[in-house]
Amino acid sequence: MKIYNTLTRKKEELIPIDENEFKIYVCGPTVYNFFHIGNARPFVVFDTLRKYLQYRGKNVKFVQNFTDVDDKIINKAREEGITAGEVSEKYIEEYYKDAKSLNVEKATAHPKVTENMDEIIAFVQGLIDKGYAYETNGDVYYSTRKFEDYGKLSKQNIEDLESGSRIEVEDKKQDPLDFALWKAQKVDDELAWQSPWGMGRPGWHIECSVMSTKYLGETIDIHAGGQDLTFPHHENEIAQTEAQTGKPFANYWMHNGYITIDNEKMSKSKGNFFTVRDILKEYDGEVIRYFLLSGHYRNPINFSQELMEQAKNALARMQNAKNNLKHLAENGSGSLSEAEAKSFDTLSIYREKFISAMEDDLNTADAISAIFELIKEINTVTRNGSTKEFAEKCLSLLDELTGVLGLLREKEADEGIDDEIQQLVDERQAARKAKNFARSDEIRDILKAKGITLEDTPQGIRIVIG
RNA sequence: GGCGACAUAGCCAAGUGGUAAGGCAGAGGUCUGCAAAACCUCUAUUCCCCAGUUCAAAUCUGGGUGUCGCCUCCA
Repeated sequence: MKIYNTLTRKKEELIPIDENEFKIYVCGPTVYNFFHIGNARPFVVFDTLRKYLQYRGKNVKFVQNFTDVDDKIINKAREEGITAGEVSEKYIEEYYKDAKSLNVEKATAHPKVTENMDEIIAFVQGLIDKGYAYETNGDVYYSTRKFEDYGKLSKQNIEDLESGSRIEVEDKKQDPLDFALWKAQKVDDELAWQSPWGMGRPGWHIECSVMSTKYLGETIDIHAGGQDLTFPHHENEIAQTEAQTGKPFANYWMHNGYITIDNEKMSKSKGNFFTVRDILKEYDGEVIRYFLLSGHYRNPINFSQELMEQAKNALARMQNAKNNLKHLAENGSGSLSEAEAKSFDTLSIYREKFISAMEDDLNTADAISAIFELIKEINTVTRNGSTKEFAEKCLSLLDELTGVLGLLREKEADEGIDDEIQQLVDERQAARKAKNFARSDEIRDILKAKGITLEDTPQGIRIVIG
């Protein structure tokens, strides 16, 4: 598989350190609110990467942190009159709910900053001991200029950074480019831990260095996140970690493009964001997932109602194909005919096309087109019915490919059809037989209002729920 | 000022040297009691503009134009 590596600005063959286990770290959310569609993109994209690697028989150790120590959490806690811990616990729970709706699997580990304080303090102390960091009045800063490779990820020249810097010069820092590893407790900061430098809390960048090395080892395969994290967050992580271990931090760096609104970046600070929780009121989680995978992960995508409608309709076409096959599999009989066997053999070219798209830097847009080509072919072959076996085989192939993308999963607790509905369906069938089409259509409308669609096919009535 | 990305039909979007995938929307048709779903046909002589390289360019090179992003908390 080829992956675009931000570190080299090239697509490279993805070769893991351990042949059969990929170690992936993704920067997770700061838990002070429901996450928005922009936050959702890396969750979905890198979850898809994980699913694909697993599909290809690889083991994946996948770590995604929760940032539960941050000013925004403290502010939110003040606003709501609760503790910071209560805020983060709440939004971690909400994260899991929304992630589940998007069919994003739980990571192998979801470490929290608050659970790794000893390691963080030790890491900072290590940097001080090695001469890469210094303490001033309870703060600890990283001496950016001491790290020779600084700027290698974002391709920033340290002098340019300095001259373009809008950072106010703080007296506490020896150099404006230095960044905080540890911040001394301010007057009413609620979150603070005892450290060799007094009460305080970690800076933003140190947590990922610590948790990545702790849970995955000193060098990992892939470190991923949004494009906006490249600088300074990831650059600083590299400086911290490689200064500490003397080894490469991550072999591959992957960055997804952002979501825009009216062609402007969506962000919490701009206030132009839509939470996944809100979008879920109108669209199924899979529609959102489809939307996020419908373009290449490195390109920006614009978010709008119109595009969500397009995504919804496209996904419905996929879902219909699956429903049709299920119906044929349940109501059909017989084993593969000769013609079907022949045609099924040709269908495997779509699997190959799907795989080669995914192999090429996770080209989900192209992979989706392979699925649609498969669907077209299946629909054409089965439009006048098929044997049970053929339908089953097609269904299994379709599930195989859509499953990698996390789409068309079976809905949990498919209410099924209760007696009352079955009775109406039976009554309608009788009415149709008696050519009482008025009653027949009336029943169809009644059920439609309940979200149940009846479709008459040559193989009998098809009941579609939802 | 430094670093970077993008520009393909009404909309979304693949394609990175060999003559424009796929989806949505739209039009017509087949099937159907009517629908729905599905199928068939149609919808970019052309890929922001200009110049160049080449037998051949949406794809490579140079120059424009436009849009967006990072350099400050951000996925």
